[in-house]
Amino acid sequence: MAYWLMKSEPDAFSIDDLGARKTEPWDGIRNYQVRNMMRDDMRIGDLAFFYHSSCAEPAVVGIMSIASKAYADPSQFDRNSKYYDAGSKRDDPRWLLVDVRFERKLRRPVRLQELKEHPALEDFQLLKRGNRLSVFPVDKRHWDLVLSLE
DNA sequence: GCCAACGTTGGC
DNA sequence: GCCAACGTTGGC
Repeated sequence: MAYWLMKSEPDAFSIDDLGARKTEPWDGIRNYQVRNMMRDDMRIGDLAFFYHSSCAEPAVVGIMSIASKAYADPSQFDRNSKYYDAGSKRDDPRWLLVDVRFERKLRRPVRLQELKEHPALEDFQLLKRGNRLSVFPVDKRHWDLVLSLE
């Protein structure tokens, strides 16, 4: 089983929103690297950290599980969506998504600031310079370490 | 709001 | 294929 981290701006969709919904299509991914990872590497049952980004207190806030294989993201065909992609064809969709299922909130948010202070997380991808991927794999040792801080 | 660090686009 | 311009992400 693989581990992941997935970012969301809490103003748009927070861990509590997912908690209320239970399962949600993780739409709006418009990055080829992330699309390929979802398509090729994600498996049903994988676990993922829910990370709050672009907010007052960036932090890992919860755990979810991957609940579907990758399939076409409907928002790419929706002219009214900000994720609309006029260049994508229905018989050859450019963008994919997976469904995610709420597992639990962490006992407390584990803030980016704390992660940065932890020597054992020096090579955690979240902390690497220029990391802009909104979804990426997490080593089990990093996964366990983050959970030891909650 | 600023800015670094990318990724994408498009002219050539 | 190169590269400048532009757009986006995301911390601060």
